[in-house]
This record gives sequence, C-alpha cells and structure tokens, in this order.
Amino acid sequence: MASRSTQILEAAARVIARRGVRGLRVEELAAEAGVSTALIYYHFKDRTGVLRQTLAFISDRAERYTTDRDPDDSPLTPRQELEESLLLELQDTAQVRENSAAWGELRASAVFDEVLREDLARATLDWIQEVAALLGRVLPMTPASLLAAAAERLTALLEGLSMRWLSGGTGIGHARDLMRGAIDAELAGLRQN
Amino acid sequence: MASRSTQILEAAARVIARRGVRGLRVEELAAEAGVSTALIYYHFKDRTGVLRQTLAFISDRAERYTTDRDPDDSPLTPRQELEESLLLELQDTAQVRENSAAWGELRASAVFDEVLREDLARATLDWIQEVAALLGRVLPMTPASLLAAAAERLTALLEGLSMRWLSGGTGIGHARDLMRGAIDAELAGLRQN
DNA sequence: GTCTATATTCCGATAGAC
DNA sequence: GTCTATCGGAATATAGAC
Repeated sequence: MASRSTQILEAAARVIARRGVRGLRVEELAAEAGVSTALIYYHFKDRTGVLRQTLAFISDRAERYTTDRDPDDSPLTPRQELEESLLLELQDTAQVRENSAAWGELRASAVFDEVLREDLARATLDWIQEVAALLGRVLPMTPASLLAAAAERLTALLEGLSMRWLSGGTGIGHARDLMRGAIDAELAGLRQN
Repeated sequence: MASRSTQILEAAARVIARRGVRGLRVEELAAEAGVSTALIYYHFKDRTGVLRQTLAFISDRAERYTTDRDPDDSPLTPRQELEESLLLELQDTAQVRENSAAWGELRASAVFDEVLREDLARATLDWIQEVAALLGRVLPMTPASLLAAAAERLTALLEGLSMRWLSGGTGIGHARDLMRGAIDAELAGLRQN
C-alpha cells in the first residue's frame, strides 16, 4: 500500500540514520529506495524538499510509537509510565535509532539554522510538559515549577545520553541504567520539598 | 608565538562555531585563517585531519580555561570547585560558545563518522573522570562506581543543556540554574548510599 | 612553508525518451 | 510516473613554482 513517496521517505529515514542529514546523498537515497534519482526530484522538487518531508515523517512516527500501548491488559503505575516513556527513546531498534539520530541531527542543525529553531523549541516544550505531567502523576501536589525543572533536566539528559549512545561512547544498557538512576534522583529530590 | 598550525586551528574553531562541522569549507577556513587552501592540506593532510586536530585543540583549550584560576587568594571548597568546573561550560562568552558549539558539532558528527569516534570517546572519558574526581573530593569514601555514574549523568546533562542553549531553546541563566539543581540532586543521591 | 594555479571528484539537478 | 544519460557547479585535493 505504501505509495512511492512513502517508500522514498522510509528509505530517507534509513539513510539519515546511517549518514546524517548532511550525509544524505540523493543518489544513495535513490539506491536505498530502489528508484532513480530523477524520480526523487519529480516527487520532492529538490534535496531540501526531501529533508523537510522526511523530518515531518519522522516526528509523526515518533508520536505514534510513543502512544502505541494499550492491549487492554496490565495498567501501568504512574512511576512505570514515566520510566517507560523516557526509556522508550533508549532502545536499540532500527526505528528508535532512526528517530533519535534524526532528532539529534535536527537539534545540531538548529544551532546554525534559524529556520529550524522555532519548530524544535515547540516540540521540545511539548515533550517537557508531557514529562512534567507524568512526574506530577507520580508525585501529586508538587509545585509545577519544580516538576517543570525536573522534566527539563530529565529530557535534556536523555538527549545527551542518546547522543553518546549513537556516537558510540556509551552502551545502550548502560545509558538506560544511567537514565533510571536520574529518574530516581529527581524523584528523591522532589520528595524532599 | 602562535604557530601556523595553531593559527589555523583557532580559525577552524571559529568557523565551526559559525557554520558547524558540516558547514566547514576548506576554502572558508583558509580565508578565515588568512592562508591558502594548499597550506591547510600541507599541515593537516585532509579535511578530516583538520577536524580531528580541531577536536583535540578544543578539548585542550577547555581544560585550560577550566584550570585557569589561582591568583593565590581564596581557595575554593571542593563543592565550589565542582560547581565552578561544570558551570564554566555554561557562560555566554565568545570562547565558551565556540568551544561548546564545536564540541556539540563534533559529537553530532561522530554519530556518522567512525574516524571521530575514538578521539571523542577518549576526551569524554577524561572529562568524566575529572568530574568524578571532583565529586570524590566533595564526598570522600564514596564507591568509585557511584561517582562515575553521577559524573556521567552530570556531563551528559551538561551536553544536553548546552545544545538547548545554543539552539535557542533555553536561556543561559536558566540552564545554569538547572545544572546547579542537578548537582544538588546528584550529591543528595550519593549521600544516601 | 607558502603560494597560485589546476586537476579531480562528487553531487545536485535537468533533458528527453518511454 | 519512471527511467537513462548527462550537465554544470561546487568542493576537495594536488602540482609545481618560489
């Protein structure tokens, strides 16, 4: 059912995960998708068009796997939900790797590209608020500002760990341990207030 | 006294901070350094060589401004030294911005470039060990593995916050507050063991 | 060591047939 | 819609003089 465009975007996500945004070559993308380069220009106008649509495609997909979880059986505790949500981004699967790599690329590119900044800031804020809400469910009655600060730290740490994982410095298991440790530490800190 | 190589590396740090690793053109680097492109190849073999040595240069420089502090008056407490060391990387000065931007770029590039991985991993490890040592001076008798884990989290968080600051999502003052909060949280966590 | 050419490679983009 | 073939520009890298 996947249309040609979708097929190309899926291939683009794989290529970006492998080579980065800057490393994406239209020719390699064509080979990965099993089509000619001309067809890519036909569907996406130019290389930038491919990039833009691929990033949109990827963030769609990330939202989808984040919420994929309700085979109506075991309901999670708030604490489990929090941990689950954060550790979801630290898994060695092709899809998560692709998404994380793309996110990291986006973040890094935004440092030098004003155009990307706004979208990225908005997406980050949404994410922080989501995590703050999860924290709030674990520890109700906690002041919102403290929840927000903890959520900012946890998400920023996750981005940092994710980059270290992808850049080969840290094993995925170790990164997950560190993340769990940080959740413990933040919850302990919040309880002390 | 700055040798030609040093002069080129300083220029490279500036260009990377401005355009990113991805955006570094040998020709632009040559212009920035006030030399010919050929000279760059003479000194650094190829573009990757420039990148590698710039990474080394930058981490050197970071260590140097980290330890620049002994007009023999007020000796710092271990706790102050720790905070100082970490917050040094979150200052809105040209040099820190340059170092942070370049570091972030190298980290992001290493995800897709095997050649950069090893150097980056070594520099990261050194940094973690340095922070672990500072933590150990604040809390002697703490098991080394716990110190190392806390140091890994603090440094990874710092990288994450740094990227958010540079990509415009987080103000520098707020980032510093978050970092201080994390130090408190980690020290509290370590004390509980 | 340093420069001025210039070679070489790579890659985005298009023309035109089917 | 899709392909084959190719152009043109940009960027890396080298040759050779000084």
